[in-house]
Order: sequence, then structure tokens, then C-alpha cells
Amino acid sequence: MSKEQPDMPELKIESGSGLQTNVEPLQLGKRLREIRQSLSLTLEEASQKTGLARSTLSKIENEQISPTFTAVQKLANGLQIDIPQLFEKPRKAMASGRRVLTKAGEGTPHPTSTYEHELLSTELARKKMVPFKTRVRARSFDDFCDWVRHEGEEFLLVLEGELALYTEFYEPVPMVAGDSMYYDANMGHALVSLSEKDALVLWVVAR
Amino acid sequence: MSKEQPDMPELKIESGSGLQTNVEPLQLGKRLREIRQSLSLTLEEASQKTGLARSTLSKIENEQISPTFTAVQKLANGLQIDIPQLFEKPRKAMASGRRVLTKAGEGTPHPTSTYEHELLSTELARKKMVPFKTRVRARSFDDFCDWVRHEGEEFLLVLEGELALYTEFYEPVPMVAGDSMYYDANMGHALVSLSEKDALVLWVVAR
DNA sequence: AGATAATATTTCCTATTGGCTAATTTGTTG
DNA sequence: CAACAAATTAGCCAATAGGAAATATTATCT
Repeated sequence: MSKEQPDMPELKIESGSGLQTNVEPLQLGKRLREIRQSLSLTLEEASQKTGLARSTLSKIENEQISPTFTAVQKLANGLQIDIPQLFEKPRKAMASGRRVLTKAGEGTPHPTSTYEHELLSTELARKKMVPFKTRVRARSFDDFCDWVRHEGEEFLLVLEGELALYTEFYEPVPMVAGDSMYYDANMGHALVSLSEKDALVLWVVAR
Repeated sequence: MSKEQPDMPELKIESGSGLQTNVEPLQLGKRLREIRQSLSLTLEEASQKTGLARSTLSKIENEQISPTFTAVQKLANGLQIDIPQLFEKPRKAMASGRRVLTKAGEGTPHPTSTYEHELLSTELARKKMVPFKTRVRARSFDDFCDWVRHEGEEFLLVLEGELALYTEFYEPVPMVAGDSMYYDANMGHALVSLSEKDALVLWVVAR
């Protein structure tokens, strides 16, 4: 199929939630080229160091192909760059001097089967913390069969109601409004409301 | 079930190049599955959020294929995770499975000239966040002459009262109970209570 | 309990794209 | 312009991404 017009960068938005943001703010090829050139490497030399073919490198740098994850690893390995560095925005993670105000009740809703989250910030990818307010519906311990468990650390403050924090290695801890907890999120954890009313907690997760 | 497929090629992640690279210490699929499940998402939901097919997600999670970089981007975008986080080795600064409970009003007092802080955790050196509750006494803008300014990011939630957040580059923002703010702490900032009563805020600082 | 329905996940097949070798074009110097 | 080096493109094969059927898992009824 011979085209004479330059390839249109297709930006396909899938159906369903219209929440999808564009998927190419990050010019990987351009940055890789900069890195290679800053190392004074030719495509051939980079090829030898990474184990990828010259042509492949060329196409990646010109953004004609999207490298496989293993290819990215080989690149990072061969050129002595760590992957996180590749994807960090040019400067600080969060743009300097930025702020996000969230008025009461106007966070982004994010319901799950067991909790009702309200995200209190946006552009989470660039931030170190994820703050949200969560409504914990009254329920019993039996309602969950598996711990919540993920990277990072969590801080939570009870705003309203009474609940218990179940954790993997300890006895359940009853908590009332004003109590707070700081814990390692790799430890299994789950919240259970103890009263008939829902409980309300502030939750901050740090990576 | 027709298991006996003739010439079914074995699916291997390492392509046939067979070069030196021992690149696959990082269980990407496993981590992605954990992330998806921690969000209580089904493959179908994740598919809608990311624009990737169910089957593709499944194969990625089972490490049967090496996702294209655009696929990784769609994943990160749709699931609200940032890419560096994906590739960082799971390090644990905080002792695994530890927790600190702070009952209401029993935090460590830490008064300053302008605020009255109550630290809500201990062993701060090992943690990623510093949470504290602060009472902001009624005062005027003139009471402070210099901005507070430090490394990291801050999240604050107004628990009681009315106050204004003064920041270096913006107009003062009036806030009432329930409002929250996320901002870069390098930007000069200061809180002023607007009512006769003291205001109470929750404050979390991330390094 | 079992049977059945509903949903979640995996498998199979096809179309598309990444990746390698080899050839072509482009750029630089003598 | 020749001669060389570097980068890009063409052709081919293998791997990935998508779609739908098959399987596994969970929920709902009698």
C-alpha cells in the first residue's frame, strides 16, 4: 500500500468511557535519539550495545514503530539508562508551583464494590501522593475474602463514624472519628464499618 | 477440546535472537494484575479504560506477550498509574507490615509561632509522608512576612472552620470544611484563618 | 445440595505490526 | 565526483493485538 501523504498519527479514541486521554504525550523516540547522540553513539554502536538491529533503532527513534517492552529493556540495559528516568517528565515530577483545588464533594467519583472513593486530586501520575475520601458502607468482616495489598504507604484519618481496620498481622483496630493510622500498604488491609451508618475516612496513599 | 495442534509454536518471551541480555527480572504482568485487581477492575472494565483488548490484557498479565510501548502507555493512562512506578524495584523503606495508630488528640504536639501542629505518626525518617493535624489561629495576612517553602508536595484538607490559602503565584483561595488542596511545596504558601474561631486542617507532606 | 445463569478469564484464530537482514538513500570529505 | 560512513527504507518472518469462541469461576434459584 503506497501512500504519498505522510502518515497521519492515528489517535483512536475507543468507545465507552469518554475519559480516555490521549496516548502519546511522551516522545520516546525523540528522547532516545537525544540520549544516543549525547553518548556520541552511532546507530551501529547502539545496535551492538543493545542487541537491537540498526533499522529497528532507527524506526524507534523516528517513531515508526512502538518498541516492545523487552526492546525497551534492552535499550535501557545497553545504554545504561534506567527506565523510570526515560519516562519522567523533563523536569520535576510535578510542575513547579502548581496546585489543584478540590471543593467539598467535587472530587472524581471512583466507586468500587466495597468502597466509594472520591479522588481529591487530578493528574495523579505526576504526583507523589493520591488523596481520596472514602465512604465505607456498613458491612461485616465476612464481606471481603482477600486483603487489599499494594506498593507504598498509607495514611488514613477517620472523619465520621466508627470502623475497624483489619490488618494481616494484627488484631482488628477499632477507630472513631479523629483517629488515624499510618501503615505499610504491602500488609494486607481492609476497612469495615461498625455502625449502621456509613463511615467516612480520608485516605492518602504514597508511592 | 482440540489440544493436539500440529506445529503449535511455543510461546516464548525471549525472541530468537538469543543475545546476552538477561532482561526479565521484572514481573510486569504480575504487577499489572495486582494493580488492576486492587482497583477492583475486571478485564473488560480495564479493557474499556485502556482501549486494549481483553485478551491482550490477559496475555500481558500472564506474561505470554511483551506489551508494546504504546500498550504500556495506554495501560498507565487508563489505570491511573505512572510508568516509572511500574519499573521500580519494590523497595521497602518502611519496615514491612508495620503500622502506627494515633488516637484522636494523642498525636505529638509540635507548636510553632503561627500554627499548632499535632503529628499523627512517628519514626518519620523512615516514612514517605508526614501527616499532621493543625490548628490555625485566627489572624490576618499581615501576621506572616515570609512564605513557607520546602521540598516535596503537600495535601491539605480543611476539617473545620474557614480559611484562606495564600500561595506565591496565585490569588488567595478561600476554603471551607471539606475542601482540599494539592500543591507543590516549593511554591510559597501560608494559611490564614478567616473566622473568629480557629480552623482545623489535616496536612500531609510527601518528600 | 445440584442446576443454571451470569460473569470473568483464557484459548484459538486472524490481521496487524515489530524486528532482522539486506539494499537504498542521504550526508560528509577527499 | 568518488568514496566512505551513517541513517533510512524494503522485504520477509515472527511476535503482538484484536475478535470471538471455549473454559473457568462466581452468583442465583428452586
